[in-house]
Amino acid sequence: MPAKKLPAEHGPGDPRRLRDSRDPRERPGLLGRDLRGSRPAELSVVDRIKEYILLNRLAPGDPMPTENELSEQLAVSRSRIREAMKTLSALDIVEVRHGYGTYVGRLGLTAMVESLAFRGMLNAQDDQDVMADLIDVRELIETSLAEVIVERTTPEVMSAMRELTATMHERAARGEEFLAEDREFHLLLMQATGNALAVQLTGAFWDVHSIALGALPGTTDLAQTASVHVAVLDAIGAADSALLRGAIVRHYAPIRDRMGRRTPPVTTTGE
Amino acid sequence: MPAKKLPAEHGPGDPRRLRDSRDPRERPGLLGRDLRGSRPAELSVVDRIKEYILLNRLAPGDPMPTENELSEQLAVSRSRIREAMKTLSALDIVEVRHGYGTYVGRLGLTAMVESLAFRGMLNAQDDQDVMADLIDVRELIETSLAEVIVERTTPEVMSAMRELTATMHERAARGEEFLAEDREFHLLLMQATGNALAVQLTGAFWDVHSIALGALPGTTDLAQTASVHVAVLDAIGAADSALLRGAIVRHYAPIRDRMGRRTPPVTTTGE
DNA sequence: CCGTATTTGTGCGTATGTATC
DNA sequence: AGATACATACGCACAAATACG
Repeated sequence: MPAKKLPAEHGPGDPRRLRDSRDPRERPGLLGRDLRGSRPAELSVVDRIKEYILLNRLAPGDPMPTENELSEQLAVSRSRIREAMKTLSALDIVEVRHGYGTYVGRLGLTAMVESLAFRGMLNAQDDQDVMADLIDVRELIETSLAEVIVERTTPEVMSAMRELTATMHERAARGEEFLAEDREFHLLLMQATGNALAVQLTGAFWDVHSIALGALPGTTDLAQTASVHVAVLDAIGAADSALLRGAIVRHYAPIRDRMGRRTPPVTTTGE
Repeated sequence: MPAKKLPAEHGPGDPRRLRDSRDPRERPGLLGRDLRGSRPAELSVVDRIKEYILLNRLAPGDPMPTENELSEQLAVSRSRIREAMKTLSALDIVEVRHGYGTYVGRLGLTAMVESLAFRGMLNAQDDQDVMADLIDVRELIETSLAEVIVERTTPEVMSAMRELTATMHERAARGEEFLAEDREFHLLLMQATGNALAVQLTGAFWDVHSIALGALPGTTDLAQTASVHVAVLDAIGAADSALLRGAIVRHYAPIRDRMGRRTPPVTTTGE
C-alpha cells in the first residue's frame, strides 16, 4: 500500500514530470514535434493509433483495423492495443462495438461530461461550485450570441422550436418532465450561430447539468420552465436581441435559486 | 479486415441528428438509475471503481488501492482493472504514477483537450472549422466577462500580469516564443472572475489552440502579440470594459488571419 | 432459424522494467 | 547496491456478441 500521499497539487512551479500524464506542455506526443519527420519509434501506442487514423485519412464512422491487425502492424501485443483502445474510446476518438469492430469515433465532448459530472459527485461543495460556474458559462454563451441568434435563426428552426415548447407545455400540464425537449431547444438555439463548438459545449454542459440536477433536492416548476422557453422564442421572433438576453437570464434565474447559491449574474446584459 | 462500413453513419454536414455523442440507452451508468437501490451487479468495472471512490470519500490526490486489491475486491481479473484504469486515466479521474501507485485525479478538462485537439487535426486538411469556432468561443468568453474582469482584478494580479507582458516583450525582442507567459496571462485574466470553470475552459482551449497552431503554416508576429497583451492590461488598468473588449478583439484578430478564415466577430461588443 | 466465422471481451500466468526504500 | 512493490508487457485460451449465409 502506498503510504505517501500525492505531493499536494501542481503548483505554478512543479518540476516533476509525469511520463504519460496528460500535461500537454510536457508531452512529447503525436502533435508537438515527433510527427514531423521522425519514425514512430518512441511514440506511445495511443499516439501511433492516432497517427494511423491521420495518415490513412480516416473520418468519423470509418472502420478501424481489427485489434489483431493493429497488433501485427504496430508490432505490439493485443493487450497493449486493447488498453490503448480503452483510452481512445474514453476520449471518443474510437468507438468499439462488441463482436463487430472498431470505428473512428465522433469526437464529441463526452469525455468532458464524464469528468465534470464525476467531479461534481465527489463532494457536494464542489458540486455546488461547479454547477454555479456551469450555469454562469451557459448563460454567458447564450447571451453573448443573442445578436447572432436573432439574426440567423431561420423560420424552419423557429417552427421546430415552437413545436418543442408546445410539447413542453403539454407535458408540464400532465406533470411530466421534458428533459429531451429542453436539451433540443438549447441545441437548436445555438445551431443558428453556425458555431459547432458552441453547440457541442451547450450539449455537454446541459448533460452535466442534468446529471447533477438529479442529485439535488427540490422540484422544478415545470410550467414556469416551459414559459421561459416561450419567452426566449418570442424574443427571437421579435428580432430583439436585448429582449432575448433578458429572457435567457430569466430562464436561468430559477435554476440558480434551486441550487441554493445565487451568484450575481455575471454577464453584461447591456448598459 | 472489417467486412463493411458502419450502416448509415452521419455525413459531415448532416443537419438532422447532431445529438452529439450521447447515447442514453447505452449508458445505464453510475449516475442515472442504477446506483439508487440496486446492487452493483450490472455496473461496469469503470463505474464500480467510480463507486469505490465515491463510497470511500476519496479526494483528488488520495491513493487508490493497488490493481491486485481492486481485482480482489471487485472480483474481476487484473486485465479488466487495468483497462478500466486506462479509461479512468484518460478522463483524468485517476492518475497512475509509474512504479509508485494510482491516485485520484484532479478531474480537469484534459480529456476534452485531447479530444478537441485530435479533432482539429483530423479535418485540418480540409478546413479549420474547429479552430475558427474555438477562437470565437475564446473571444466570446473573455469579452463577455470584460466587466467583471475590470471590476474584480486585484492590483496583485495586475502586477503579475504586468510582469508577464514584460517578459513577453523581452523574449519577443530576442525572437523567442513565449507560450507559457501567454497562457498564464489568459489564465490570470479569467481568475479574477472567480469562475473556476471559465478558468479551466480557457486553459483547455488555449492548449488545444497551441497544439493546432504548431501544425499551421506561417509565423506569429511576436512583438505584435506582446503589444496586444499590454493593451488588454492597460484597459483593465483604466477600468474601461469597453476598451477591454476592443483590446481582446484586437488580440484575436491576427490569430484569425493566420488561420486563413476570417470569421466576422460574432460577439456583441456593446451597442 | 440455425450455425459459423469474425471480432471484441475476459481471465490468467508469467516475465520485465522501474521507482522507492 | 540490493530488495521490494508496483506497473507494464506479452501471449494464449476461451467466452460473448454480432453479422451473414
